[in-house]
Amino acid sequence: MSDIQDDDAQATEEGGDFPTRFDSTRVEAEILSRRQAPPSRKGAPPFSMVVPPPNITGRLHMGHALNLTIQDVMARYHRMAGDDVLWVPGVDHAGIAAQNVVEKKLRAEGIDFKSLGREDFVARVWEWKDSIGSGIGDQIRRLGASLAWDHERFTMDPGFSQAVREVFVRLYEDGALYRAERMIHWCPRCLTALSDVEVTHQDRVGELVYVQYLLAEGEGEALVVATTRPETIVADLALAVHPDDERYRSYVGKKVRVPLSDRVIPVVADSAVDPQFGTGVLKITPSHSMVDFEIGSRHGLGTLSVIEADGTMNPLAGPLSGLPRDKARARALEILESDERLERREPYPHAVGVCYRCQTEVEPRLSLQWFVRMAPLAARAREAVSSGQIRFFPATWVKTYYEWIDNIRDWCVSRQIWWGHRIPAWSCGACGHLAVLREDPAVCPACKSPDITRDPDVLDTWFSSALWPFATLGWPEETPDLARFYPTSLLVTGFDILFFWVARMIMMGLYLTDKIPFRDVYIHALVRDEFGQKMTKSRGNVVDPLELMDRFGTDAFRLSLALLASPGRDIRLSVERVEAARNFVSKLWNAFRFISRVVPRETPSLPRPGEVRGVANRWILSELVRTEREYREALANYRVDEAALLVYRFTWSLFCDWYLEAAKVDVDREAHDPLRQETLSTLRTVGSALLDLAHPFLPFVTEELSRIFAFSNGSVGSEPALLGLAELPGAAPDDFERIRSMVGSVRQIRTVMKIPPTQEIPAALMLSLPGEDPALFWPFLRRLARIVPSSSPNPRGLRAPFRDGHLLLELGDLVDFSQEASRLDREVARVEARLDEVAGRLSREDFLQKAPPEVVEKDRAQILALAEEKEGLVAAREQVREFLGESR
RNA sequence: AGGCGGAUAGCUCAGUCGGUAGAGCGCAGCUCUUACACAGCUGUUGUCGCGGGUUCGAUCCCCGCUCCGCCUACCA
Repeated sequence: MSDIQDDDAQATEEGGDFPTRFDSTRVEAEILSRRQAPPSRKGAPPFSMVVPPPNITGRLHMGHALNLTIQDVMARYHRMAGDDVLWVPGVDHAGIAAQNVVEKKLRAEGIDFKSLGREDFVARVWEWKDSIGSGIGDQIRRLGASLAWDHERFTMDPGFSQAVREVFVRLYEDGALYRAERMIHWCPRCLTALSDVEVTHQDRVGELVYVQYLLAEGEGEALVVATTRPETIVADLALAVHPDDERYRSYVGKKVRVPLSDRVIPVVADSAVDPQFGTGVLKITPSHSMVDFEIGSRHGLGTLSVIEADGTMNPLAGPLSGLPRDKARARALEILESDERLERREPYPHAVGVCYRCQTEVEPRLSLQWFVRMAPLAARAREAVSSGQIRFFPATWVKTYYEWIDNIRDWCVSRQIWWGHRIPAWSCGACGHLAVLREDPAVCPACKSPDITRDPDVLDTWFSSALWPFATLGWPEETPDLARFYPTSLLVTGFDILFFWVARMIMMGLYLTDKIPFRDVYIHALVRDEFGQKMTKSRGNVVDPLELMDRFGTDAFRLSLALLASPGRDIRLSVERVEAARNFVSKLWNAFRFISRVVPRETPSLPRPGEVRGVANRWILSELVRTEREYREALANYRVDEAALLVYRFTWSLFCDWYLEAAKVDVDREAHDPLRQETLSTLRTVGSALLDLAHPFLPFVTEELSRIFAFSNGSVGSEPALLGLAELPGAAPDDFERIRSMVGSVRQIRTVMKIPPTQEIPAALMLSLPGEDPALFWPFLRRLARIVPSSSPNPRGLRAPFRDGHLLLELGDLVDFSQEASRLDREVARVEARLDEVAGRLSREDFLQKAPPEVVEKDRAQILALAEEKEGLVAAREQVREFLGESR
């Protein structure tokens, strides 16, 4: 280095590696381009996770980012702890969603997907899938997620599809799967059946209309029914009242005329009717209502369907036929009005079931579908959680889980779409036999007729997702991965798919593998915007994670998510939080920039941390050990937020604010001073440990720093690294804490007296504990407090009290002591208040008798400490008054 | 209707196995002190939602209430 360089961004000691700002864009690109596969360690304890597979249709959103960050923190932590980590990536085929996307694309090209026919359409979906390539996968990589990409799976892969088929057949053979005509939820827009969990409820203000049904025999006498769906009147097959309802007892068995139609229907009694609701008379429309269907079958009413699959009224709907549902409702009201059958209408807020994909109101519909019998599966799934085999974090979710398990209903798994796993069932045109088979048949297995047709439906995407933890590992084959990594260790997911996915994986896992699919389930919350609103496209408040990563760096983004991820609480993400995390990354970076200046590369780590003698070195080592212990405890409980905060605080408040400043004292010593060597080694050892602790949260910057320093043999995080200390330092004596309190005291006074931070103040150090050597403290006081030993033989000055001693600061005559006087007044008052509180407690007999002895003891000790503190403050105050008196 | 969660500093949130309430951001003042102004130092801010109870002691445990959010549910 012959040239004297300006201290600009390019001036470095390490061959251009150390600008003052961490260049996240460049470093991330470099590291990602190296594409190292996460290491595997054959002999080590396994730790495995499967990623919640994102949709192929998807783009990385905040939910993914949070989910993946948490998993990656755990994966990297376990790798450093020495475990053999397998984290399996993959995507799911997203049946309805993907079909919708391709349908829409085709429509844009002027093609009606139905005209293509099934095979061509499915081929188009595959083409589309190939065209988006690894889209979301690349985004996941950018987030730094260290997945085992060689294990990547797709739910429509041949192997996975085979597993799905095997499961279907097995369930059928075991009688756990059946085909039946049932009421199901139907989406008139997606034109498919939905399972119960795919229907969400939205509060809407509807209308409750009161309609008169004239008695078939009688002069104008009528029963009044309250309904929200007047358009279904044309499908009414009965009216029902509660059997105990005195008002209507005499009408049971009579007949009424259906408005809008000339049919005559009976009045029946059924205890499902709530006499309190409306008029207490319920119209029964078995084909268009779940409850009505139940009641209808109890009374043998049969069915009458007036709504087509697409939601329009069919010819049986009489005057309403041909109209879409909503138009039919309006029309029905008009007719009722003009027929004078409409008694009154009132606004009625209620929850309406909508398709969770497209928000279309679902229609209850009678149809032939495939169902999984859930009750037997649910029993084992409940047991797995109640016995503690599977643990939920936070545990509060257990209740929600039971709630669903205990009210389980059979699962409708067939979908009337083309993209997905086609149901392996054939029906025979000749003998009517239904065959469910592992291999495609050529003829009917029962009668050998070639007239067989395959069920056109495909399976619910969640049916295949339920197999994810074991089918990704090769099930039903007994693969080495399955043997080694199943059951998986941890599942990290959002609460919104607890029923959709988690519960079903538990059921299927137990049923098919006889093992729990995972030991622990970490359930995280939703990421909301800074105002606490859910991010949705319609609100337009969606924050793109990639944008934040571009702006602040991936590390900062990950850290901000981790810091905010306190369990059981939604995350409000704001740009300010990401910015704060970016500042932290910068702080970390610059700490190492300093280290690079003073610590030569060949500096060894501390050989015997237990024998360190520098006060600052001992202190930072003991803080490191404590931080590391708490960090491990936090991560053992999946408290990534706590672990992140520990790293944040250790790095910033302890390492940077105090240790680095203190280390400068030792670094400035002569080259051969052993304390200098010890401090350089401590910087190296602690720096290295710090990178380890930070690495799960900040993979990029820590890898870059580790590369620059070659601290470890490989890159950070690739080797078992944590607790690199072979030997733990003993408890540090208070020396450094004493330095901190001395420095603090001087700094306070400096501020109050308005003395510039850089101006040196001559001072005398008065220590009241026996055997303390002022020489131990002076080097640190010089640098951290900017004071110098007074040359006066009889020092006089302002008292700066600290525990067991004080400093006399020779400030000269020009300072104004009045500010300091009032500050000390406040301090004295504060200590006195506290003293009164504790003393008051100690004077109460019942406290002394009933409180635990250690609490009483602690209070007694505190009284002494407070009294001493007060003494110091009072002495300082008196002395300031003296000065004030003099200067007047 | 039932269940769950939340209510703590101006804002966003930690926390206390019951024994002096913390962070980040903000705000005020002073500083470019040879890692960092994306910084440093100092300071400022709280009837810990309301009402009862248990306790020597409650912000923390129990009961009730209010408000907010979410989930489940066929009240037409």
